[in-house]
Amino acid sequence: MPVSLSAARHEPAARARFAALGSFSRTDSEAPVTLNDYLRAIHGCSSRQHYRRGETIFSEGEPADRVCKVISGTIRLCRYSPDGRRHVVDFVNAGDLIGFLECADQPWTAEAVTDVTLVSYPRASVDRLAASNAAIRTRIACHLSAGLLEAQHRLFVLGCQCAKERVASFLVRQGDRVDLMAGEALDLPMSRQDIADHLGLTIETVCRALSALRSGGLIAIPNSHELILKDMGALRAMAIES
Amino acid sequence: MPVSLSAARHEPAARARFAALGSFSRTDSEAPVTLNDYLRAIHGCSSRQHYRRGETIFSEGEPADRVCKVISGTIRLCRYSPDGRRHVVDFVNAGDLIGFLECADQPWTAEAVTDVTLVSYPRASVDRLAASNAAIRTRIACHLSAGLLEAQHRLFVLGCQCAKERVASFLVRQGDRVDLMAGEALDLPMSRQDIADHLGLTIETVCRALSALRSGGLIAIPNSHELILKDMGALRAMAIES
DNA sequence: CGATCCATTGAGAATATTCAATGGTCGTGG
DNA sequence: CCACGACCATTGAATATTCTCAATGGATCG
Repeated sequence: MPVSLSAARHEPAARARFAALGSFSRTDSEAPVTLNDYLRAIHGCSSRQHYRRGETIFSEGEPADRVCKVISGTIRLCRYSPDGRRHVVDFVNAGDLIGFLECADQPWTAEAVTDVTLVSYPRASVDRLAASNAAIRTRIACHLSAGLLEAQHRLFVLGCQCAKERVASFLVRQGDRVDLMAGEALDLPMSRQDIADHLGLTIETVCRALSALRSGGLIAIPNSHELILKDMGALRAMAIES
Repeated sequence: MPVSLSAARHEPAARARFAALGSFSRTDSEAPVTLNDYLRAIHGCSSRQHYRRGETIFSEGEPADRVCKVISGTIRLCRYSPDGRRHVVDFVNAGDLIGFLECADQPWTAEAVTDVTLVSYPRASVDRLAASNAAIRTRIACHLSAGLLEAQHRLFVLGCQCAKERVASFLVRQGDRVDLMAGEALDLPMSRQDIADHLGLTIETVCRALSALRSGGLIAIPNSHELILKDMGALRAMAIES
């Protein structure tokens, strides 16, 4: 199960869209009660795990019997085809939740992009909690809906956008995800290959697109894992925030 | 809101994956109670509509206040970008349900590919029904999950597959969706342009891919809206049922 | 300090797109 | 019933984009 919780948080449009149903944001001023808050009720049956950069957290096909909250670090969710192609379904950051899909087996493999700390709850406990509380069920439905809308937005990106636009879309999404301040560097813990497999491009094409954006003055690249979004307006226009 | 109910039905893998949670299939021998069955309880507040081929059923941004069941015909769900690009998010066939997303506004436009008859229920009534019944809430969560898994599979298709593979994936999915008999013609009511916009290709590339599949003996094309899947094994191999 | 891994850039090849022309089908109206 | 017109599908040729292969550069970690 999966779907980073982030979906509703990152895109302003999605945020507005869900306003009537309650924000997913973790900033308490905006939303008094989040899915995250509800999980605290079953803190007693949670467990904490650490993973090293590169480690596999769980693999496709394993029983999907836990809900996970990322405490620190970044995870990538991958699907591998028999002939070795890889698709990075999503990146999951600190604060995000995965594991709410109604799905007996893990639909993908989760790998640690950086060192990762996460807290996990038995799915059975979460289900019991949900059974007892209508509000949390609504949150879960919102969470799944947000994930689906996010996936559909990404379908648009892969189906309709060229390489440069895809990279711009990715950067805008990452930037929104962390509520980036103007001029502040965006952290990109994942490799260029990860980004490429996320966007349906090759590593070289991602590099060239980034170089082109830099040449155009839209971004600066202090080092390969940090990046400054110099012209957010132009990036958004290129990303076609539909 | 959205997501054709079909998701869990079409892919054997997805079907197996959800077995533990109950199949979505409409063949009663497999599943005694479906989301569809539950809706009968509120048949009293349903209404029936007809649309002509090409008509818009609802548009992106309108209030999403009804759940719809397609009785006959085919719908395409589209997202338009400001500069006119179109992405066909999904096709919805007879028996499929849309409108379960937790989303105040329609995230896409629904257009009739053929003449369409549908029955719709007020979202508020569906929500009341769900509030009173834990089983239906589970079904809805399964429905949303299936939609999300389907969307993620399509992300793999758009991100990792070449034109010929994408078309093969599309045909396999359409074939599975209707439980096609060997040798039976597959109905493709949508235009080549619709298929192209669904697969992130151009109309010409779709035509060329179909011609190539025909040359390879995998399919036959009696006419442009009917098609025979002659070598389902080879098609599945090309589609990489991951 | 060296080795490895990752990122970047270049050049040539492959794939898909664009532009263009032809052919076929369907529906309308004579 | 046939003819016309509109629209859609198909194919070809040239172009553009992205990929593949290759080499170099830079950073990180023993």
